[in-house]
Amino acid sequence: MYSIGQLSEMTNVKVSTIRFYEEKKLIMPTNRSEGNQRRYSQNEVEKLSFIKHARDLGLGLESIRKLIELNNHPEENCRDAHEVAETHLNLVKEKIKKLKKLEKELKRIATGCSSGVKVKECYVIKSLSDHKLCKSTKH
Amino acid sequence: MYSIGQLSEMTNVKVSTIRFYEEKKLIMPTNRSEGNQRRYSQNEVEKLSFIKHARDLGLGLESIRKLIELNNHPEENCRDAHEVAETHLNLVKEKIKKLKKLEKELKRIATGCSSGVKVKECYVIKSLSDHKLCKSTKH
DNA sequence: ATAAAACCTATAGTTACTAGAGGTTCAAGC
DNA sequence: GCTTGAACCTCTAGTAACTATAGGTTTTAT
Repeated sequence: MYSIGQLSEMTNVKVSTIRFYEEKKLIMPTNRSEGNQRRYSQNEVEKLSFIKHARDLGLGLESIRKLIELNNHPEENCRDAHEVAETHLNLVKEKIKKLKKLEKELKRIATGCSSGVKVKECYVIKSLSDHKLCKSTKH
Repeated sequence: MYSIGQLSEMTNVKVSTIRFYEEKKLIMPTNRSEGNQRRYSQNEVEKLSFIKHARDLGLGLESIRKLIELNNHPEENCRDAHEVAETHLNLVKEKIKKLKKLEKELKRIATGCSSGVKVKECYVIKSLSDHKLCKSTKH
């Protein structure tokens, strides 16, 4: 049996975050001590690691809840789990695309202006003020 | 003079967001109508476009506030504006790097599993449960 | 003059936490 | 067995950047 602090250390999830997940009904302690402190078993260590890993991959708590739910029905088809992963993959791909565009424009903006110039001629400010200067941005 | 709804249409910023920005002291209406409705001038149209554009580039409101502040001192050196852009560019680059790693792992996870498999053998679930299966994730 | 559309303020909800206040329990040392 | 300090408890509020709702007022067009 582990205390919340031990669980926190083992999983690299902050104590307050663990309590937050409990509130959101993602993990419950196996039981409580006489003095009402949370006590976790190995089972919870694994579950929280699962959650942590999925969060690191950027999955939202709702998706994670879904996956946990699926995991509770091991005899069913894993189509849904696959779909969660796929959907998220597509989101990530989209994000990368967008960020690359931004990178391009920011580069243009940042390199178009060097220190020594007065603000009134500053390319950074100009670019942001005037959408017409902007080449690649179709958000 | 434009109403808040007109300003909203011209800039593609939602009415409630404009009011939110006002609360955050980013834009104020030039004045109010007799019945207390906001009235904006061309000046505000430009300012809000500036904000919108910067937001689209992913800049936070604090950075934007800084740029607006700089813009009010046109005689000063634009070093600070340049720095805001540079800093943000680096953030974006970092994000792209991270997302690419995630993309890689998600791809592996998603393709490792095809429908027809039972959840108990599902690679998606397995990968998330077991960090050892994970090749590339150093967050 | 009326009625609908647009506006007003104020409050609460969203996501995923994090931080603090104020109080209780646990574990270790003496 | 007692004390002390670390770790724990609950509850509330704050973070970013909005969005949405309720309940009421003004504007505008007919």
